[in-house]
Amino acid sequence: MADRNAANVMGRGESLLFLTDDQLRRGIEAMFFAYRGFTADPDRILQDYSYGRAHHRAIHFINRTPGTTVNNLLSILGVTKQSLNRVLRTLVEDGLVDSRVGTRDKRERHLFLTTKGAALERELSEAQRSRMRDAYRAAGPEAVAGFRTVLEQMMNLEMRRQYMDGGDGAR
Amino acid sequence: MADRNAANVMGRGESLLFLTDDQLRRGIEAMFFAYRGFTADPDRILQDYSYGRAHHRAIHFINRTPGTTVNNLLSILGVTKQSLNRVLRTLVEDGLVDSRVGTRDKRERHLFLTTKGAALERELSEAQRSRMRDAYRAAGPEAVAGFRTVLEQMMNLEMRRQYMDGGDGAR
DNA sequence: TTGGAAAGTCAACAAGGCTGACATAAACTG
DNA sequence: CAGTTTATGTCAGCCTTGTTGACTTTCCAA
Repeated sequence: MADRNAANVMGRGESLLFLTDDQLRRGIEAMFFAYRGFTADPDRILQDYSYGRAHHRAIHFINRTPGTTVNNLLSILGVTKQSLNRVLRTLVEDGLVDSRVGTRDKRERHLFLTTKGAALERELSEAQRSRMRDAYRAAGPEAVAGFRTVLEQMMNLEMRRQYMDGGDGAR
Repeated sequence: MADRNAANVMGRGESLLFLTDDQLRRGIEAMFFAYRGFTADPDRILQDYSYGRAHHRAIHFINRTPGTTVNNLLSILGVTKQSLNRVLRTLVEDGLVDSRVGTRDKRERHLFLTTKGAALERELSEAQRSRMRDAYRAAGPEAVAGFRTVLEQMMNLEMRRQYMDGGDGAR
């Protein structure tokens, strides 16, 4: 019953018990609950600044790729320009993000974190890294490698490209 | 620079390179992009029914624990009763969920999927499992074990309880 | 019998998605 | 050079899904 898809199917000696519907459901729920934990700390911090997750995402990727264009950010975040613009406008108004007209192509805006923006980025990412570090440490390097492998397989192709573009992370 | 926290710190022979800020950032971005992939297929299906992710979550957990009470569901989902109620009301109205007054405690409502609700649940979870299965298969059993271990460490304590309550998944 | 828990409802609001329409400047193209 | 495309920004309006606060009904348990 629990293994109506994959159990009892053995391929050259290796067990496929990890592919049962029940195991897959466990993975799905693990993603759901873990993602909540993953966002909990930054969400708490963002409240103090009356920003939301959308601001965090923009700040994160501007920090990762300073000078990135609006279009670039748009394709990474996968939202509409109206949605992103609303967020970027407040960040620029509040002096966290600097939007500079492009030198080569003057239609483009290049985005940078200001000192103030970088400070918030550090506060947010330090909280998030802290949780991630604790999880990594408790799980150990082999588990972490598996964690990354499965997540990479779970991405859409376009996302995997965005992900890979972020530096190879010394893998 | 990239290893200002953990690199070059060796504990009795094991490398701690997997705990560098850069590796942690990679893990954070992997979570971000993978979660998008994780929800993409159900989201697409839900559009046809003009439901959202909140409906999916309710349906998922009612299916996992038939007869669960509203309060129980509330603590699993971590939203307010007003938020959940809005979703449950439409699901009951549309004949996907059956809300039965409790026998022992008549204040409680016990929630069940109807035949129609179970059909949508199957459609959604089959899409989600399919992606998970492909990822699992490509990554292999050791990677999957690591994936689960890290995610479990990433949860808050209360969430981990909810997660564990969902059956041990033959671990 | 009364206090409080469980559930539901109404109203109002905010974040952050979306679409559609339109404006502007710059770059590109025939 | 004229016309088109591209990058960006903006206005208006809509939806989902979260929030708080106030209030009611039901009904278990002390």
